[in-house]
Amino acid sequence: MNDLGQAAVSADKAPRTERGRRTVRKLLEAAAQEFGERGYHDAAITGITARAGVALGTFYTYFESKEELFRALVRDMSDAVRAHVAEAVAGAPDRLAAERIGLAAFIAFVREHPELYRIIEEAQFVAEDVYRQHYLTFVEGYGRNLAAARSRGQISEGPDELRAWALIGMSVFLGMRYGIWKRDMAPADVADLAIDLVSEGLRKR
Amino acid sequence: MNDLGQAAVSADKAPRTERGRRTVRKLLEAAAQEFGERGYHDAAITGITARAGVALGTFYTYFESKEELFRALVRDMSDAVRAHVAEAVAGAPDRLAAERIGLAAFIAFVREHPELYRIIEEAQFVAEDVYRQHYLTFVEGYGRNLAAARSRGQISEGPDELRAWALIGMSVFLGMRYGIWKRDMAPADVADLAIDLVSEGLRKR
Amino acid sequence: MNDLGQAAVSADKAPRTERGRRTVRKLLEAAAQEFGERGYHDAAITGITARAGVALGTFYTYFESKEELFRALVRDMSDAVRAHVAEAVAGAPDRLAAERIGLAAFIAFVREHPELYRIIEEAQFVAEDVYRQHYLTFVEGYGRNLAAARSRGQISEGPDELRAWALIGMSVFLGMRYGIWKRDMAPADVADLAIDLVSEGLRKR
Amino acid sequence: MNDLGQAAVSADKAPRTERGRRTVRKLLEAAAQEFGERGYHDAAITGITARAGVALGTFYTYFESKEELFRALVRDMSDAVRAHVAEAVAGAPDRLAAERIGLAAFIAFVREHPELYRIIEEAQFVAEDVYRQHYLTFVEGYGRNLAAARSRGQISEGPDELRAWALIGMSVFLGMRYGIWKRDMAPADVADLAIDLVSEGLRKR
DNA sequence: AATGAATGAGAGTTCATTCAT
DNA sequence: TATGAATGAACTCTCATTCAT
Repeated sequence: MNDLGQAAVSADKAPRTERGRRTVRKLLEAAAQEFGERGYHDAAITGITARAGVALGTFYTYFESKEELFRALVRDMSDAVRAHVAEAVAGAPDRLAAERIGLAAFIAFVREHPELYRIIEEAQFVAEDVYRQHYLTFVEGYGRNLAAARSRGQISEGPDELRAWALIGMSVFLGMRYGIWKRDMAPADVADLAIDLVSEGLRKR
Repeated sequence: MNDLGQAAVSADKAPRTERGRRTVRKLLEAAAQEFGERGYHDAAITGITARAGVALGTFYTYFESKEELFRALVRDMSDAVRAHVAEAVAGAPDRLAAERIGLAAFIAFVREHPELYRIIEEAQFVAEDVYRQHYLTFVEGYGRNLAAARSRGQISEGPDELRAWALIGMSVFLGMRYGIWKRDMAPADVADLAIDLVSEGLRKR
Repeated sequence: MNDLGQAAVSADKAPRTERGRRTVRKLLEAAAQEFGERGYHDAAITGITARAGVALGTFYTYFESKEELFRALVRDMSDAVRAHVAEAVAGAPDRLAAERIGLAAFIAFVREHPELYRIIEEAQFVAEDVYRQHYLTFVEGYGRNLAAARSRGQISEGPDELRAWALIGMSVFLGMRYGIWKRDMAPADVADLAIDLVSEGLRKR
Repeated sequence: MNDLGQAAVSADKAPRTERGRRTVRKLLEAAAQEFGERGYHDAAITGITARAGVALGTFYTYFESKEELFRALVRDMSDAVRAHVAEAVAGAPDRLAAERIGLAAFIAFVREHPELYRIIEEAQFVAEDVYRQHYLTFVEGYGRNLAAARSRGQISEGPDELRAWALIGMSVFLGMRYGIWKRDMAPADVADLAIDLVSEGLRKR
């Protein structure tokens, strides 16, 4: 979110002046808004350029195509989500605490940036490879964390990758439900209850 | 899946003859294919009618618009998924067994009907209300089952609705990963491992 | 108006049974409504058949085409207007009285049957020949009346046909203004004032 | 006629360069031809752009829709007719002379620009509000002139607005008959005879 | 006589992209 | 670097008409 546009521009379209860089930044912010509010297909290049306050043609000075921009944006946002969660989790004392903190941070982030959530999810139908990459990367990190915690004896034995998919799926749906659809519970409380489920389990003892 | 088109047609467009009903069925099947393969936006009405072997205009004899058909299709498919899972789970001895069977059935179903999975998920960006309704209905039933099991002492105490969202999110992502993206594990095995996670929990004992 | 459908049906489509004649009548009345309310282009054959309570195909049992029906309708209505005015004027003592009565009757008729006015005028853009015939016939009769009155010494000398066009144009616009657009004056009063103008003239004496 | 397109373009579609203005002008002239020759419904956007020598999409660079263009055109033409008549009448010595000159000018104008007459009249069935506005504006000016002449003692007493409607109706029909349908009399002669009627009256003296 | 399913030409409109200025 | 005019393929949807039943 903060450094939109680093990876966003293809080689031969990179801005060469300060003015150019400013224009690119305005376009990227405008695009995030436009895609977030209207979705990929209803988003219009003219909508983006109008929001950015530049002329239509200027768009193609810096971007190959609508889809290329969208892909770049999704990549940026994928990085942003992961960075945000990673940062929040950084000082956690153990894996279960990290889970709790990470989930709360994720839901809070979705609540703060619903357009970002929407853009990433819509990528499934616009740029599937980028979408897959997003979750593959997410799962990889997540799985590594689980493996580490497991080998450290912090959590029970079990298949890291599959668990990562399960936990991410859970998080995404809780983010959608409690972060976007109906904000009737604080992210931290959602996280507490959900992590309680996965840490203690459904089985009655 | 089999009874596509029951609820699909609006009042004043309903077929009045056997021939008409056959045509509607052909159109619905063609639409499921077209939407499933190409996605909502790349799907073309001509693509649907060509697959169905009827003329373009015939589409509008039975459907208000592309979107209306899509919505009807999503509703049908929502019913189909829930029915399929419910049926599989019917004879389960207890809740945890039902979870296992239900998840396996869901993943197997997704694997069998990937176009169906795609159509429902894309509804999020085409007909959000129908998409929400799909999961709201799903959660409602799921939550009721959890509440019943809980009061029967089959599972631990906990918030039914939130747990339902968490478990459904998990299922959907496992369905996507192991049902569609990479079928490197049998649905039953995926279900075993995932249900082991949620039944025993992450905490080391 | 009353005997819609006499001239309306082409030879080989004429109804041969009483039931058929009833259907034709229903269709003609429905068509007058539909064309009157929605105009020629927005009128739909399905709209007509729905109003008439018959199936779409039935329309083509009795009519060649939408346009053919429209033309027949315009002819019927042309007859109806002229008949109505002629009847009203029948017992007038002299030409100026006849003018007054005829104009009042015309405006009242338009006010009573706005759809008829609309249909005839729209014929100008749908079936110009029928439209021309309507006014040609109207002018012919009107001109004959003026000529007779003139030779009887009831009115001043002047060109009959041109006067007929002028007086008809006046009537049509007064019908539109005071019969349809804004009914803020009684037809008889409009007629009094207008006939006063054409009988006394603008010139100050 | 000459300054088509002044009021014709909606705010955010206005051309911003000289080239754009040229294109708009070409489109408006092409549209006047196309609508005039084929009528609103048979006129096609492709017909207009072909006549104008531009691509189909260019039309929508400058106009919202077919109907919007039509409305703009009718407004322009309404202005043009009134301007033309007003100019012709400007130096008339008195009201009756003005009537004569104005009517002759109107008929001549219709004869010169039959497409314009057709477009305005068809507006009745395509954009009724614009059509009404046209005649409302016409009548307003006309009525004011009559009132002025009346108070100056140039013409007899009588209701200005109603007289305006009557005289305009007369003019329109004479324009149709002698300007378009059959040009068997010079506009000036038609005007002489018609004005003779309304100035001297039908009553025999 | 009546039905209604099927047809398909044709229309208006959108919008990502190109390119001369 | 920035502009905005121009493009045209592609799309959804309409509806008068035909015809088998």
